[in-house]
Amino acid sequence: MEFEPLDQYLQRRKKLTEIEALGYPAHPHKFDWTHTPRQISERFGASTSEELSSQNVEVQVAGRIVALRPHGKAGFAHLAGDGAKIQIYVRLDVVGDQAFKLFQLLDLGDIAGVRGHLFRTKTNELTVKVERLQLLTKALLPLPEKWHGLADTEMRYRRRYLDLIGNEKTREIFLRRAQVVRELRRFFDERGYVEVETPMMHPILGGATARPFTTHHNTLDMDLYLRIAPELYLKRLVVGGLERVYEINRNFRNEGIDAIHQPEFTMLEFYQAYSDGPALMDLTEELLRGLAEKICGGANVSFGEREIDFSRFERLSMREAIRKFWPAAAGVAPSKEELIAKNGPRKIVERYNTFARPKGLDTIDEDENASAGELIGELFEAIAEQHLVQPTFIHDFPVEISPLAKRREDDPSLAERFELFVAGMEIANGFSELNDPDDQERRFREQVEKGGQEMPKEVDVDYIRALSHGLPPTAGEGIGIDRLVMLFTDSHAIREVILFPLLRHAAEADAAAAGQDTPVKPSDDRSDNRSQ
RNA sequence: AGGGGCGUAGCUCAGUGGUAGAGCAGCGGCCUUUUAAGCCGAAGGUCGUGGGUUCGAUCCCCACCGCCCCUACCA
Repeated sequence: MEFEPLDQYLQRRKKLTEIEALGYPAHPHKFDWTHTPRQISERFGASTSEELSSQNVEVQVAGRIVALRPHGKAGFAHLAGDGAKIQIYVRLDVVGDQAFKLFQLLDLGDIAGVRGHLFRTKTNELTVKVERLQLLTKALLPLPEKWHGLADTEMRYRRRYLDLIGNEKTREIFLRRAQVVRELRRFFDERGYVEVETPMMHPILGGATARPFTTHHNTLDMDLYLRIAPELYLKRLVVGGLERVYEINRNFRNEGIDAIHQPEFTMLEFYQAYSDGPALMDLTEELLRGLAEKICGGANVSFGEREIDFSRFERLSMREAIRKFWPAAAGVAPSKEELIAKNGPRKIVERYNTFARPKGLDTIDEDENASAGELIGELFEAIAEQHLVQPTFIHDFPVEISPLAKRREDDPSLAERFELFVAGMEIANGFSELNDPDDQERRFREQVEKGGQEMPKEVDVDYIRALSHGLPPTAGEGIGIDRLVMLFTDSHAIREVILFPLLRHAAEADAAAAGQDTPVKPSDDRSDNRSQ
């Protein structure tokens, strides 16, 4: 296979042949390094020239050549590895003819290993004076531009490896992401939760409301859904006596792609028996405050123009939030009584739409079949959601939009449920789990009757059976890991925190390289499954 | 899906109704403490794709493809 830029590709292949002709293996198996570039700068970064020469430090270090400055019979290069760089200095009179010829055949991007002693140059840069040079891997393709890195966003996502080599910020984001996940695991492990893995392929849709991806198992001749949420399996485990469980894994939802949505995204879900929704709000505060401190060094985290303060979490009921953020221009905010009244929400929606329509703002769908609770949910989203920049729990969700949550003891129209919003994004969703099998069955049946692509086609009978065996009072919560990482890395697009975000069909050049004709583009008969 | 923006050398970007330019990378040469190394020389392009307008299009118009932003669905 050959790749563009072809002239450079062929040139590098030629050099590799010449390197082999010099007696060096093209693909050596192993390199015994004593230090990574980072370790050298960490351990000897403070050593003076005199200290280095008196200590006579010998190192073996490997890395990718990211800078190359030949000077006739000598030359400098930088090896990058472990997130740091170390300069190497190669002299003909030190390494000898053969190794110097090798040096001259090296290119930017090659992986090399050297042995030598540390010293400081005239400009005081810590440098390895090379005594032995080896090619470890030839790069047959050139690196992106050396000081702008790779800027084209599409290329950055499609060829993330180049983005990671060229853009330090990208590397930083994904190291931080790993740190977030590590801290989450530590948090839950310390508190006696058991990490589990539940199925990614579900025979029945459940645990959330979303359009699924479908697939098929051939041997079992069985249609399956990629899971939209692990919830119903995790609660089965609580029935089974795993009283504290968590899972960090992917969910798949066949819906829109934008700055905060990707079809596969990572979710933490956790459940604990003998607890309830309000208790989880406290736990969530503790979790996020601790994460902010560990990941960002303090409770205040910059996000774009703003500072987000993870030391204070506001709590508002959904109805309070609607009142609080009701636009002044839309007249008097709805009263508590109006929000509770049977036809109140519908009238409020009409009032809001009368205000919003002429202004070109989003209006709320005045669906005749929509329940009061559904309208409250929509009012909240239209009016309040985008204002929730500082960490804010919204609690007391209408039960109609919370099919898996337990009702409040003092008000059966409300679910004991909350969502956490930060920077206008929904970050977490938790509640007291509905453990009454009769109520759950009723709500499942309503979903099936309601129909639609995001609703289950059948009642999950086994889940009702599990509840019938007895789910202890339990609280559960889901936290969107990608969005959390966005907050802690000041990233404003979910694609920035997902290594390989889903993009449209790959470029034609790839298909050409693979020896195909232009990529297969479904022609006319695709309208049904492609249109949204 | 609707509205807006972008697509020029391998990369980062200029530019123009008269068939294109810089820096980096690559190639040849000089150079034994450079670091955006330097100096000299040569090369590199169906200007996203396909139509249209025009004597002539990379530029103007239309369609399509891809990416980005906003809106809608959604977490």
